[in-house]
This record gives sequence, structure tokens and C-alpha cells, in this order.
Amino acid sequence: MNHRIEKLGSLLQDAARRIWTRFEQRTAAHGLSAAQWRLLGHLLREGPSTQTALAALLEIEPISVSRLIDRMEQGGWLRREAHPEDRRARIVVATDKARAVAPEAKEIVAALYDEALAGLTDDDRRVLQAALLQIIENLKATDPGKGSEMSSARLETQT
Amino acid sequence: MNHRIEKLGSLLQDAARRIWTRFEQRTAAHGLSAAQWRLLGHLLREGPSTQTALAALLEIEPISVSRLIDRMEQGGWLRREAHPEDRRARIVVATDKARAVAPEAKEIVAALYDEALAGLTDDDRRVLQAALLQIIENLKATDPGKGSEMSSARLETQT
DNA sequence: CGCTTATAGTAAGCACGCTTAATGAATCAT
DNA sequence: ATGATTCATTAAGCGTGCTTACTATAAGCG
Repeated sequence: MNHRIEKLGSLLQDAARRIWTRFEQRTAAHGLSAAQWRLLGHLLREGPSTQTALAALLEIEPISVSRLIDRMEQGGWLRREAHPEDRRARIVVATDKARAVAPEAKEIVAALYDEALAGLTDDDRRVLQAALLQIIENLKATDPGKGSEMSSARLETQT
Repeated sequence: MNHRIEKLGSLLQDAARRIWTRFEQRTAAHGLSAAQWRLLGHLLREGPSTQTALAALLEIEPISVSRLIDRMEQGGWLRREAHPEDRRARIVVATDKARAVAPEAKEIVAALYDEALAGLTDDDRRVLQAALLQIIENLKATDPGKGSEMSSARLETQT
């Protein structure tokens, strides 16, 4: 019998909520939300991209990307442009405004993570990171506890 | 320089999202959501309670509790009753229906957590749990990176 | 007693995730 | 080439969290 983490779901949710709330407090001047910054980060690192590609990358549903981008376009963080070859698709391009705030946002995130992880050793942090990746991997399959095909996931899932 | 967890926020959010999504898939027959189950759990363990008390316990805003309870009341999971001494307050009481599904919900949660944590050793799990608690603690203060007053948090937050 | 302040709950409105379903364009197969 | 299927995106509507602002009651104080 393995160790039970009583409130795993609540703990994860709380931790995540606190982080993005804090992020938004600190970027309030720009009005950039955590989800928006996450998307923007991808866009800036990897260049213009299709909405579908972004959805896959962020692992959220295309419709969620669509509406996120609606607001970001309104906020002037990016533009939707026509795809040159596929008239179904749009290319999402970050604006100069986005490029301009990126360094500051990065610093805010770095400082926030340092704060969040204060008191944790390097080893703890590595275990934490690996554990989160493992959890995500374990829950990727549609519904059966099928788990992963990589990253050393051993399935010992059955009742 | 400590280990940086590049995408701490995203990882936490993803893991949490996957857990509650999965929970809701499995309780779809009852139509119980993860947040509702969380509230119900408190109610069943600790008995009838004021909305304010629930908000404090769940660490969410009273208004969030209010609307959550709206739906749960509609769903027949609980009732709002008058507080005998304070006419401002309402006492929230779980119904028999809630009591009836509790064992099944508990099992679903336990199985889900087992699945989520598959491949993690007992030590990993303990570190994970402690790390999540630490992160939550570290981010409790209003905004300044004040961190915690307990649980061995050393602040090494500065740039 | 009557005024001020604090507390319990709610309303309105926003962000972000979801599901389900629609639209238009591309692609595959006959 | 045409008809069916797949794919990119959007629309509508819901759940959960938030902030801000309001009502009603309670409590403290002159």
C-alpha cells in the first residue's frame, strides 16, 4: 500500500491558483493574464503558429485557444493573419507590444517561482518536477488508467 | 542558484485540470463536480456549517461558495437552513442523497489518486505533498514575497 | 438609543477551462 | 469531378474561480 496524498487534487489546484493569481497581481499594470502569458511565451520562443498548433502545445482545446486569442488580439498582444496555403487556418503572430513586455514578464515569473519554491531543496524541486510530469503523463489517456508509453511510467494502477 | 522548474505554474495547472476532469468523467452518472465533491467532503466529515466557514475551509471566496451551493442545492446535494442565532447566516446541511454517494465518490477519488501517482515511490509522494504544502504556504501572504513563518521556509527569493 | 463599523450573503460581470455543434475549406476515394 | 470525410476555427452555453459593489443583520460605542 503506497502513501496516500489525501487531497492531491485540492493541493494542486490551490498551488496553481495561487501562482496565477499572484502573477496577475504583478502584471496588473499590463493586464496580462497567466494563460495569456503562457501562450505568448510559446509564440515568442517558437515564432508564429497556427491556433491548432498552439492548442496542441498548450494541451488545451482549440476553442479555448480561440477565445483566449480573441482577448489577446483585443489587448494588442497578437494578430491573426491568413495562412498562405490553407484558407481554413490562421497564423497567430505576436506584436511588438508583446515582445516589449516579455523580459519583464519573464522576470516576474522567475521571481514568483523562486518565492513559491522557497524552502525546498534542489532535490525536492527535481522530485516535484518529475512527479508533476509523471502525474500528467499518467492521466493522459482518455479514460481507462492506461497511463503512458514513455518517461519510465510503471503501471501499478490496478485495484 | 537553485534548480528552476521552468513551467511550474503550467505543470500544476495541468495536473490539477487532468485530475478534476477525470473525476467528473467518472462521476458523470451523478453529475457531481470536483469542486462540489470537495465541499461535500468537508460537510460530511465535519457536519453542517456556515457558508463563511466553508469559504475559509476551502480557501475560496464566499461568493464562490455561494454560487457553488446554489447549484448543489438545485442538484439536491444540500440544503440551506436558517441559522438559529444569526439571521444573516445560513447553515448548510448535506442531504441523504449526498451521504449516499459519498462512499462511491471516495472510492473514485482513491482510485484516481492511485492512478495519478503510479510510478512514484513513497518517498516521492511525501516530497510531492510537502512541496505542494510549502508552495501554498509560501504564497499565502497578500503580495510581498513574504513567504511563511513556519515549516522551515528559508527565503532565498531575491534576484 | 442611535450612529458607525463589521460580518454573512448575494449580484453582476470577467477569465479560462470544458462539451457539443456548426461552418467553411481541404483532401480522399470512387 | 463529385461526394464523403477530415480538419481549422468559431458559437453557444456551463462550471469555477476572481473583483467590486450591494443588502441585511449584528455588534460596538458615544
